Amino acid sequence: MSKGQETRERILDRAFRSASRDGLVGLSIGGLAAELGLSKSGLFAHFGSKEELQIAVLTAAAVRFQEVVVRPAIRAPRGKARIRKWFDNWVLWLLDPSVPGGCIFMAAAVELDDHPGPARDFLVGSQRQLLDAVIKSARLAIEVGDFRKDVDCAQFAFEMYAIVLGFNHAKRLLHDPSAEKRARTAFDRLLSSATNPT
Amino acid sequence: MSKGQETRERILDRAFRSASRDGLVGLSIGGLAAELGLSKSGLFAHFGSKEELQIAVLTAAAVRFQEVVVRPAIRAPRGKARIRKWFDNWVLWLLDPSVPGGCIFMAAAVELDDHPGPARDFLVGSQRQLLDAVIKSARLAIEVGDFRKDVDCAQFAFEMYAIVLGFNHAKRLLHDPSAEKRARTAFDRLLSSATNPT
DNA sequence: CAATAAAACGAACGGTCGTACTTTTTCTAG
DNA sequence: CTAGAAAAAGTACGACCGTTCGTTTTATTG
Repeated sequence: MSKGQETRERILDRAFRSASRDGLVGLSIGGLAAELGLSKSGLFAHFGSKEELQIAVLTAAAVRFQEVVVRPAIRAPRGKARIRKWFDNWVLWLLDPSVPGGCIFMAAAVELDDHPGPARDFLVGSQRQLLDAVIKSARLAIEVGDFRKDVDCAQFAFEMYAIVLGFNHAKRLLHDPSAEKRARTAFDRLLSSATNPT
Repeated sequence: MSKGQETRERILDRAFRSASRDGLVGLSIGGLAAELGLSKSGLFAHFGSKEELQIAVLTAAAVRFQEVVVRPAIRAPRGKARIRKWFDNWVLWLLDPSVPGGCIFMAAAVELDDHPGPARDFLVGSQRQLLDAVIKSARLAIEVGDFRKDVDCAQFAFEMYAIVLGFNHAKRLLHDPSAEKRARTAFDRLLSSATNPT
């Protein structure tokens, strides 16, 4: 790997953590450079604009999410096991101690929802993709016989996502010590409602 | 009402809408002043610091939330009807066309969760208060006989909150046209799980 | 090793930010 | 109507912002 790529990744790693705390808007090129012992202009040259930097950070985060959550999930056996893997790894993602600033996607979602542009487009795309993947796993769970045939998979994915959001909120803002337990209880209820006849 | 109070409220109304879009951090004293036809220093004098302005905005938002969501809810008859009122008005709050920037509390929650200070304290306090109020309504629903006696009210509030968060996310970021339907379906499921025996 | 390309630097730009003062205007009470 | 208070404006400040450009250092490659 060339020297340039190397520093670029060092920058993105730091920026990723920084943006988790302060958001994509809060990212400061000067501050980032100082933290990394680089010059502002030297760092800037890697991206060409702040918006490019933001997109690069989102992309790097998406790659990481893929590794931590998506890949392990779609490797798990189809059906309920895979659905559980989705949820478990998603929770792990939110609790990752190496990213104490919280989920960058949730921060970006709130920041960008009213700010059209390539950064928002990227975020929306990756979130849709995530939702679709969950929906697909739910469909497979039906095929495999773990879920009832009349389960609304998109609805299932919506509710699972909602639980994750609720967990994040309770944990990060309210510091609710039982946030994870609550989330798991909610998820179990959701899961069993997809399994058992009404 | 004195002239000062009057402008102060004009400022807060505008700042409230502005912060809904750009967050509390994105609030700009200069920009706000320009929008309102005031001088930067004139506006500044009303609050003394940006942090004070942010807290004032949160306070004004809390008052508004009280009027739009809390008051109508606790006026509704105890039991399932009141719980439904909570949810319905909360959704209305999120859809309020006069605040196109989205829920300021959700924006602030993400912004402030890693930034200790009086603004965060205020937000956490008001969110806890809200949760407690929902929990209390759930307890009353048990007393009245609408809910089963073994319903975990805190768990119920957690899940209801999660659905609201999910709705907000699906609506605002993903622009999912069926977001409200999904949220209502999820809520109905939650409600019936608290009503019927397992 | 030398030639070339890539990377990092340093200084400066125009702007905006929050904040601190002083001065002027406007409201309000006696 | 007029003093005094309240509100608003005006000006200036230091700090930081993203960005540009020319230069210098460091890697890479023939």
